[in-house]
Amino acid sequence: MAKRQDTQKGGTTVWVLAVLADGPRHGYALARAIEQRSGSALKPGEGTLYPALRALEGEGHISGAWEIQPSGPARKVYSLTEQGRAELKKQAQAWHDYARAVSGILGGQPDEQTA
Amino acid sequence: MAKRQDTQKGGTTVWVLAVLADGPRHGYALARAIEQRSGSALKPGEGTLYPALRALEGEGHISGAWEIQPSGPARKVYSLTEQGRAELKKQAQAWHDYARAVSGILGGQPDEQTA
DNA sequence: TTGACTTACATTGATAGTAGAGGTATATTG
DNA sequence: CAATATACCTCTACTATCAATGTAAGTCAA
Repeated sequence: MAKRQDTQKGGTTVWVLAVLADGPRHGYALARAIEQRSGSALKPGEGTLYPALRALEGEGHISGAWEIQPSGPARKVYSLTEQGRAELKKQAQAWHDYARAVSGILGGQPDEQTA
Repeated sequence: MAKRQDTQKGGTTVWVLAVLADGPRHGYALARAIEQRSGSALKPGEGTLYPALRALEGEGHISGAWEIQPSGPARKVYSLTEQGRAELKKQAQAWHDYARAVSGILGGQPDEQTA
């Protein structure tokens, strides 16, 4: 994709925002939540997810906080900001419009030649 | 996207195949058909469409034939091959699976912490 | 205690789809 | 003659994604 942030086609960023809408999560948990909720159809790689998280944080849509646990590696837990909630709404709408448009073409009804 | 051809996310190629399923068309007409059928939501640029057509032709999914008309520039009219019809079916199915997965995430139901 | 596996973060390089701008050429209309 | 529409094509830049690799800690079994 060569778009910036306007009509993003439903990529990793929306999925992240959507999952975070149900509560804070760290990157690794986020990846597995996306995978589980999509029935293993959607699984962004680490090289996709972590840069996306940093971008979303830089844009103020999510905010991350390091959490040191007694056992195991430290994690960065992300929460959806208010700005991010608005962005989610916008992008979810954009996705639905896009999906409807594509479905309209795929289930296209025959028409006569334009030639 | 960095995928090759398996779970392609519903890009230009599927739209082309879908429109061609209703009859042969040349590139320019194809572009406008896609735009019209999607209610102007989908409009692949020329730098997207023409390379896609050449790729599809190279893969044997569509076949193009030059048509010289008495008036106006020559056009290359593309038809869907049998192989292309099978590919359309496959990609349309992949799109629906993908769209369902994304919608599932966007309309996600809250669940408890995995932490 | 060695090895394998899991959690958890991050970066790097390659690749593919797309937009955008430019280029060629013919025909119509003002 | 200039502008607009048709109709094709190509090149560059950008971005998202994948795949691989790296770091580091923890667990568990042989």
